[in-house]
Amino acid sequence: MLRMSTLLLRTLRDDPADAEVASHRLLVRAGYVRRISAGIYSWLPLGYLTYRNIERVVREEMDAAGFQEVHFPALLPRDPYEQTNRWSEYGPDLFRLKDRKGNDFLLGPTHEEMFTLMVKGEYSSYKDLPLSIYQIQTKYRDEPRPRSGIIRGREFVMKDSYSFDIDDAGLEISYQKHRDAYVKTFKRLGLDFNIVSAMSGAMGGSKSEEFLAPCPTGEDTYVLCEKCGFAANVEAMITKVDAYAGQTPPAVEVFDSPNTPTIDSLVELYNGLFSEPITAANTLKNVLVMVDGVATSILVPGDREVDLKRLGANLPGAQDIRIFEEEDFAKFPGLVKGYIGPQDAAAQGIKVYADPRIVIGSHWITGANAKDKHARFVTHGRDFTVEAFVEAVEVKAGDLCPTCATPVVIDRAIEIGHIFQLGRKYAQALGLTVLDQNGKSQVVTMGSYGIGVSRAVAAIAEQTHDEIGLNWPREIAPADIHLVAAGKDDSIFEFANTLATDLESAGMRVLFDDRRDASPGVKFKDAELIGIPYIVVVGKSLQDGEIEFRVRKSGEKSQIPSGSAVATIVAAIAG
RNA sequence: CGGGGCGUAGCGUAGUGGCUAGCGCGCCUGCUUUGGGAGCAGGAGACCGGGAGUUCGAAUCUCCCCGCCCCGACCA
Repeated sequence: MLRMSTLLLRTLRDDPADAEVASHRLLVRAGYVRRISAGIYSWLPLGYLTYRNIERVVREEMDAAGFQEVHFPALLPRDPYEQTNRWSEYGPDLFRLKDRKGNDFLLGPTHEEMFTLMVKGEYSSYKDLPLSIYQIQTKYRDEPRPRSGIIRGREFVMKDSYSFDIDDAGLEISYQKHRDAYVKTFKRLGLDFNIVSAMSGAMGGSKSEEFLAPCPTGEDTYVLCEKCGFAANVEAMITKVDAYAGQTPPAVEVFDSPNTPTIDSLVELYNGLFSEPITAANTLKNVLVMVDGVATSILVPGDREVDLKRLGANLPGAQDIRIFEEEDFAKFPGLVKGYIGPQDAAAQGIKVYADPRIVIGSHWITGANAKDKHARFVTHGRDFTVEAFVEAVEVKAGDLCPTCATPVVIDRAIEIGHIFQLGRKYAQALGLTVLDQNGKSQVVTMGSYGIGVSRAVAAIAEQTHDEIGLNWPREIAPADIHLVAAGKDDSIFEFANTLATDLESAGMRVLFDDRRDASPGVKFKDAELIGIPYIVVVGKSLQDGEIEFRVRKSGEKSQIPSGSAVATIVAAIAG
């Protein structure tokens, strides 16, 4: 039993100055966590109980799915990460250190290498597969910007699993098993979440989905179709387009367009010159970027902006993408700023990609590559060609769902889980092969699956808190019942003490506020802040043979007979 | 890394060159109080982020450094 009189807990009346988001503010105020350094936190007793409940749920669901738990060191030698090139690829985000002999070590940011090597060390036959193993581990990433308290730390706990299969069909099954286990886990944790298509990004690999907990303070943006349920990370959003159905446009016509360096000024001039009115969406914007040193033009409708993050995610292999600077323009004298068109990009040595809205056969008003000149009827496929289509424009609410063409909504969320079909990248790099039925060596295919365990504490706090405090789902709350002795009579404390013991005997986890020196007001405020789902008050009505039962979430209160309190409370909670 | 803000007791803060650095919460002692963050009295607790400088005198001005928060870049 937890007793407030001895619990290592000091609640704060004021919000800490360095906390903005609700989970951070309340977890600090309610005495669950304390900051040690940017993105590094200590767990106090209440916080650690909560954290461990989440860990327990995660572990139970992983075990139930038949995955085996292992545990790696957090402190790792350089060599395995050198073999997969991540010692350098990970860059400054990796916490690096040296031992006394000067050998390089790192604090593991993720453990693909170690898992792969473990399996390589033990297994060598297809008969041993499939295999899924996991660990719950502290991870270290020297984030450029830790933020939002527990949500994005430099030290955090992650449950990471890896699946090993002989072929793609097996990987698909392992992936699905993890997906199912994740759904069960997050449901038990009481989280509201969406599963969205994602880009596999830095991890490499192909298919990938994120588990996102919707929440206004989340740092991920995703697209949701409320009609058909389509959901995608903005980076993975697919543009809905139809084939060009109009007439074949006339030949390109160049017209004078002095002083129209912007889309708006061009639209205004055009509508003055020609009879058929246009909007910015009829113009073609040529956004120039440097992709790993290669001059690249991204063609987008004039009413759209390029989202560099999406561009990066959708240009396979691209490492460094930046917008054109003055010195880049200087190297391409053929580019007249404000009057650029794709018509002779190839001749100028510029690679061209287009937003999918620039369908083959469609015609556009764009620059004529000469000062004060634009051109119209510039037609894709006839007057210019592109390397490929690329998803690169900023996604907006109201864009059409790729599956049912309904306008989508855009929402923010916290990423609580991510599942990937990793493929053979790590197995290849580290030489993880097994013999197949024909005695032939096969590279194993892998999946990688993560749950942010410590982050889940914050995500649940974000989704469940209210104005007066935290408000945990029962399964992860630090206790089931917050028992308050409100009053000064010994009889109240004696009764409450007995009740606390009896409730524990009945299987309830009890936090007993047995403080003699705190006023009822203080105790009620603390109970609400701490957020245990049921609050039982033993106080002035005890003399009438009654105690009070409250539900934290609804605020609902009821008087119950003190004589049969245990049974009544247990029944109320079970019901 | 770019932009913005901040650093004074455990927490929240006042104090823009001049007495012993002030207040609220919390903490300790005593008395009173006990159904919504109690009252009175007394008390402990601060190298004012660090260093250098300017000055008769620096929390306060200057420079450098460190740390923290927010937005962006980046990232599971």
